[in-house]
Amino acid sequence: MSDTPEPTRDFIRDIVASDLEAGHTEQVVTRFPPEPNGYLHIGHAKSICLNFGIATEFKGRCHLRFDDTNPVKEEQEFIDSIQHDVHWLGFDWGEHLNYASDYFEQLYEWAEHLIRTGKAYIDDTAPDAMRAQRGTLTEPGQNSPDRYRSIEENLDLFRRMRAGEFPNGARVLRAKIDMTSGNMNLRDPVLYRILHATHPRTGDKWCIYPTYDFAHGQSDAIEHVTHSICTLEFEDHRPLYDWLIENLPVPSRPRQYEFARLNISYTVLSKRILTRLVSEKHVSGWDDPRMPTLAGIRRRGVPAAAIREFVRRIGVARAYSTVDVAQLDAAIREVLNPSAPRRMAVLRPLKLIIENYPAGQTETLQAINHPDDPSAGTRPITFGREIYIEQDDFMEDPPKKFFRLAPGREVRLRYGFFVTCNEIVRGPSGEIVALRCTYDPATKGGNAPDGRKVQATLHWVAAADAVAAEVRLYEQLFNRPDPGADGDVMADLNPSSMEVLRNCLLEPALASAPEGEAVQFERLGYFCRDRDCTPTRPVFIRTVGLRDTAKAQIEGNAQLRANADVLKRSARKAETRPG
RNA sequence: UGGGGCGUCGCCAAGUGGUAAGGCAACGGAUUUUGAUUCCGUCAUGCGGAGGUUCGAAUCCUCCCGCCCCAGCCA
Repeated sequence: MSDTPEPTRDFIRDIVASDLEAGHTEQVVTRFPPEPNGYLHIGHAKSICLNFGIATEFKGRCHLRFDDTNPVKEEQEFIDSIQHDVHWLGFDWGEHLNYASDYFEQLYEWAEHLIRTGKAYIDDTAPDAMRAQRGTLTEPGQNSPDRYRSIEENLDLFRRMRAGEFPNGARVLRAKIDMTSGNMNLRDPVLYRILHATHPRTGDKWCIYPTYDFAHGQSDAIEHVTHSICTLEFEDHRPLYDWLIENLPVPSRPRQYEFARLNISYTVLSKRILTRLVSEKHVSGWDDPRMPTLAGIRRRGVPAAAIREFVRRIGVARAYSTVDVAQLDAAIREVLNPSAPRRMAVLRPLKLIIENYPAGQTETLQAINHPDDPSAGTRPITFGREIYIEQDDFMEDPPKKFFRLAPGREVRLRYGFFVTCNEIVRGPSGEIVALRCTYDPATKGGNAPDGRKVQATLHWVAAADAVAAEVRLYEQLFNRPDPGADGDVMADLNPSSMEVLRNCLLEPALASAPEGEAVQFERLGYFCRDRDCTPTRPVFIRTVGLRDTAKAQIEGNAQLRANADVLKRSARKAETRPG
């Protein structure tokens, strides 16, 4: 995994590079600042790759800082999972694991500083009234009656807030900026609020907590962060970020830069909605393989390198965009293709009885482990009179572009022999239960001495030693590219996002596959063994399917035939219509 | 209708006055014991629209259109 792809250029890296060149920055310091109120998702991966990537490329450092300023939403479980996920993605913060809560004392002192310089005040206005006073997007706000409280009274009140003398919501500390500003964030924003809540790290030490705006920039300054990179929705906060930095005796001067957050088609990346999916049990948990969380993606069998590659490909810009989920699949295949060992597994078995093969006899064939990598070696597989192929690989009445098995047709069994289908065995209601075939012993290994060709090679397993397994196939969690665009996101949930196949058959080598490690089921896709395995029954998850151009061709062909039928029918009608 | 942003191929995205990179998707073709992979090729006289400046404009100016964010004591 040492092949480092070309680092991409983007407007933020350009800014960093020119700051370094101009000497504005000595050593670049970035930070990834999640609030520990949920699991990380692939949108965070974009930010992580950006912040840690820049630090590495420019020989700086990147901190992991928990923005834990709201104890009512934050939990230790999330603090732990976030660290795990960042490491898994392949990044390391070294010594620089920080928490905004580490700075509560310093932040408090700076709040007093603002009071002492007349730039902040305690406001007793009730929340509803404050909202009314703030004005609207088009009308200016009104000054609070408390705006002109004396410095002494403000200081006294603030200290008593800290001492716990007042209930939640009784008063707040506000910055004294401009109630008429067109930027709502500058209309005397709240800096501290009373929250009698236990904090996952500071416990009950505090009952007043700084808001995001009062904590973030100052934390950056404390850590000497040079480039504070966040998403576009914080753009309006930048003037406030700068105002605080300029009005406080902070030890450094960080700058905020914003980029467009990631959106992916057929996917939801809102923490609020992901939390609902989990709590309302639409998925099995934060690590359900359909979830866009790093935990879910990991369980699905996607390697971290694929996420990094995906992020590298999509770039960083300020334009609002939605990346096609196919782009993610492509990155996953690109990473998995060269590394995943090949195996054979039949998901929907159809029995083949090879009539000219002696009953009770088997033989061993050699299958290669990777077509592009001879050093991956080979493995033995068993062949016998009864084998299983994929139901999809047989059609009684095949359309023109269907190359696989059909009555009277000869195909190759991969690493095995040529077989020809002679007869369909039917069950009581006429369903196909097996196919009677003959094989050509001269084609052992897969080639005919007489040089004749077949149009298809099928994967298969031998009845003699196949292992029964469950395989889970996942589709997009949502059935439209823009879930929620019409209102209720949950209404766009794809009811068939998970298909569980319980009668799958694996070649024996798969039974011992390590959990979570990708293997390619030949002709089907990349899969990995899931932790839901029992001692007697392996469970595999499909990470992503192989590109399937056959499907389009066969379906396209079927569509063409349907169209042709319609044309023929209307032509016939026209002919029979009385002149 | 206040403030702040954004509009370049179906989807991302370079380009910042010198005549439209690249990736994904799609479509051809070659090789193939995975209809996979790999390889070759096609795919924006055009940069939201209209004017203007210029020898020359996606890039500069003007007007217009569309979309996103902001009225939490969330982040």
